[in-house]
Amino acid sequence: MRALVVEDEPRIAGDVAAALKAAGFVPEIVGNGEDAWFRGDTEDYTLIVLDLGLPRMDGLAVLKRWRAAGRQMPVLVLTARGAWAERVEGIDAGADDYLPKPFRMEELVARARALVRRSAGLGAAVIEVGRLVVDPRQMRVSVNGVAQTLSPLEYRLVAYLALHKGRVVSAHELIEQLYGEDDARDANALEALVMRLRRKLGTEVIETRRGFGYLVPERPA
Amino acid sequence: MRALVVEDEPRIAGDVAAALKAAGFVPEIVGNGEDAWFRGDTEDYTLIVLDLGLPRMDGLAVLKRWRAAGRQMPVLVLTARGAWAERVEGIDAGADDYLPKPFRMEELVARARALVRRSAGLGAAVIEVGRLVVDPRQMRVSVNGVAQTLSPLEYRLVAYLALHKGRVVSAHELIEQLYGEDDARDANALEALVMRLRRKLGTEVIETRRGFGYLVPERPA
DNA sequence: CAAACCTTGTCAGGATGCCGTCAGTGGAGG
DNA sequence: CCTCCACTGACGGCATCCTGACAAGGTTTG
Repeated sequence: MRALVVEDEPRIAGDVAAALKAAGFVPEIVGNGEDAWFRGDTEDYTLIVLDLGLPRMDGLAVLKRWRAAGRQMPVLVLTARGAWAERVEGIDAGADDYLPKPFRMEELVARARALVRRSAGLGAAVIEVGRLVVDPRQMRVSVNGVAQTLSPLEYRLVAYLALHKGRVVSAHELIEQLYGEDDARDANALEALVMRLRRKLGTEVIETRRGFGYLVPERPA
Repeated sequence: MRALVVEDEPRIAGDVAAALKAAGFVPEIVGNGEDAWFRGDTEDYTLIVLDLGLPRMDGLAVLKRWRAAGRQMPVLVLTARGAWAERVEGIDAGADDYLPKPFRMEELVARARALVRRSAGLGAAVIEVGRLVVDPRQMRVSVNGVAQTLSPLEYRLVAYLALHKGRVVSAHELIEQLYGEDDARDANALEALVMRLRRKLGTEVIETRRGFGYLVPERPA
């Protein structure tokens, strides 16, 4: 919950820092652009409040350099009242939000919270089993890091098995999952499918339990 | 690239829709809170512009219900001038940004672009993926540094795919985003469009996942 | 106001790859 | 050694996707 306050006017900087502190942040203050850039580039902050009028290096330049370097922390920009062109510039430079001066501290805190909340919402969207990784976004799976593109049926099969890793899934259940209940398929269709999958992913990914079904083992043998 | 404009004043709604359309969105308009809630809850929009003063159901209530239902699309809230308490409320209700009325269309468009970008987890003003660069401000794209002039539909297609880089987008979703919900198109129209794009940008920028859809890969093969 | 142009949907044909089926082989268990 | 289940390769029907051509509608240009 570290926050960086970039503001050259000591009184405002102090007020902002106090408000953030009251909201649960741990604020740090810098008063010029060069130091701001260095700190933002080398340290990790969950939020940065950036004033645009700065000595040594303009706030916009600082922001652009951060973004150019791939830094993605949320940045809340403070602009002068009515300078709407400046706001547009700021947003296009990579600001996540801006706040026109003068502002109420409550509003700043609310927007800071919103920014942090938003930047936090990311989860791991891949299924991982041993050396097997199933990526639903790309509809791809990879084994030992090498990616393979699968057909729809192949993908559904391995995805289902990966979801139920470590459990033996019967042929009956698999067929029901891959096709509907309505149009049943020959058991051999499933066998052929498994074989094509093994050819792409390697034999060890899908194990056979003779008489029971298939499974992907949690720990690869 | 679908956008929902929630505004009960027809003149403003029309202006906003026109501005968004010029920026590459496919805008749809609703004039009351109930319809707005329903549409936002059931359809997919890459952006929603929401006025707070609405008949049938207040804008804030609509927003809260969306968020309570787990909907996460970016929402830009329009507030009355100087009503800062309303802004704070709006942000706490889950708004991603707000714009005080009256506003300039240019500013609305700039913030709309910023919101969309941010929702895709991007910081910079241009969408960059591999050798492909999409510039929303100029509605131009370039590959390997050479700029290409695209038709409106072509631009919307690459822009949407670039926004969702690394994710397979189904033909159904693409058609829904490129045209409105109302006029559905043949799947072949999309295929023809993709082909024309590939002819301009090169075959490798848009990959086909047979049976799944299309995607622009994050790291070009 | 007409001509030229651009955009875009549609159609038809063709290429590609998916996938079920069949027939034959292999191996595990009794 | 026999039986049964699973594996494997080949084949072909069929769905998906690509591609070129054309026409309708809209827009720009002269």
